[in-house]
Amino acid sequence: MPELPEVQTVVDDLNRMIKGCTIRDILVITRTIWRGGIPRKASLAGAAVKGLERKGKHIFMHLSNNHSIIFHLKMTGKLIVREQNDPIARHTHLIIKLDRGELRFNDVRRFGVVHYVKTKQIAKLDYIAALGPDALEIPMDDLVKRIRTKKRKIKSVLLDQRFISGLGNIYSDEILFASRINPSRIASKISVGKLKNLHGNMTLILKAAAQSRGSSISDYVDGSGNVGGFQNYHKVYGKAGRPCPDCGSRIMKLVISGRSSHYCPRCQR
DNA sequence: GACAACCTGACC
DNA sequence: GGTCAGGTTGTC
Repeated sequence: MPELPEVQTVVDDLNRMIKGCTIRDILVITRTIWRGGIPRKASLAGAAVKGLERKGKHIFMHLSNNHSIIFHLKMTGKLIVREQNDPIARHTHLIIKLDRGELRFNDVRRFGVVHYVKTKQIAKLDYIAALGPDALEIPMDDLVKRIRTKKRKIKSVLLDQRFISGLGNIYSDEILFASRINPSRIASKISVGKLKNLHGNMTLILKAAAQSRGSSISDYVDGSGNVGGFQNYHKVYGKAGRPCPDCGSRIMKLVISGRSSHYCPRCQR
C-alpha cells in the first residue's frame, strides 16, 4: 500500500478538496471493511469535515459531530473524490456523499479498514497507542538511540510500526540503499555515524517522494485518482537483477520479515 | 522469528 | 497451475 508519502499526499489532497464540506449521506456497500460498528446515517448526516490528518499510515478524518473516521489503506485501498454522477469503479466499498461531490473508498483486496470513533477516543485505541513516533517527526538522536537497542535485522526494525510509523517495504529499501546499510545488518551493531546518516536519508527520501506525489507501482493513486511519480526515482526497490546505479553490481533480493528486500551487496555493508 | 491468514489480480 | 504484490495480525 501506500506508505507515508502516499498517505500524506492523499491527506493533503482531501484537505484541499473536501475540508469544510458537509456530509449528506453515506452508502455502505461492503459491511466487512468496518472495524467496530457501522455508523448510523443519522449520526453522520449534517456533519462537516473539519479536516484530515495522518499518523504513520493511518488517516483521521475529523468531523464536526465530535467523531472521526479512521482509514487504513493497507495494500490496495484508495480514497478518491468524485462527482456524484461519475461512474462507480469496481471494488468501491463506501461512498460518503457530500454537499459538493463524494468521497469513495475503494479496495481491490479488501484488506483496508474503516473505523468510526469519537475523536477524543482516538489516542486510546490500542492500535493507535501502539504506534511508534512518525518517521517524519522522530528526532535524529532518538532514532539513533532506539535503533542501537534492537538486536534484530535493521530492515525488520524499520518495518515495525511500533518502533517507528510510516515506513513500508519500498521506502525502507530505498533508505537503506541511500545509507549504504545492508538490510540484514543487526540494528544494534550499526555505527552511530551510519545511523545519523540514515535519519537524514529517511527525511530526504520521504519528503522527495511526497513532493513527487508518492510511488505508484500498480494500485496507488492520489485523492483525485492520479498516479504518483516517485517510482521513477526508485534505485533498488523492484530492481533485482538490474545493475546498481552507483557501482553496477547486480541488485539482489532476499526475504526479511516475510518481505522482499532489494539491495546492492557491494554498496550496502 | 518464521508463517499463514486476510483478498484479488497480474503475470509466467 | 504457481508466484508475487506499497500491510498487518495472530499462531506456533
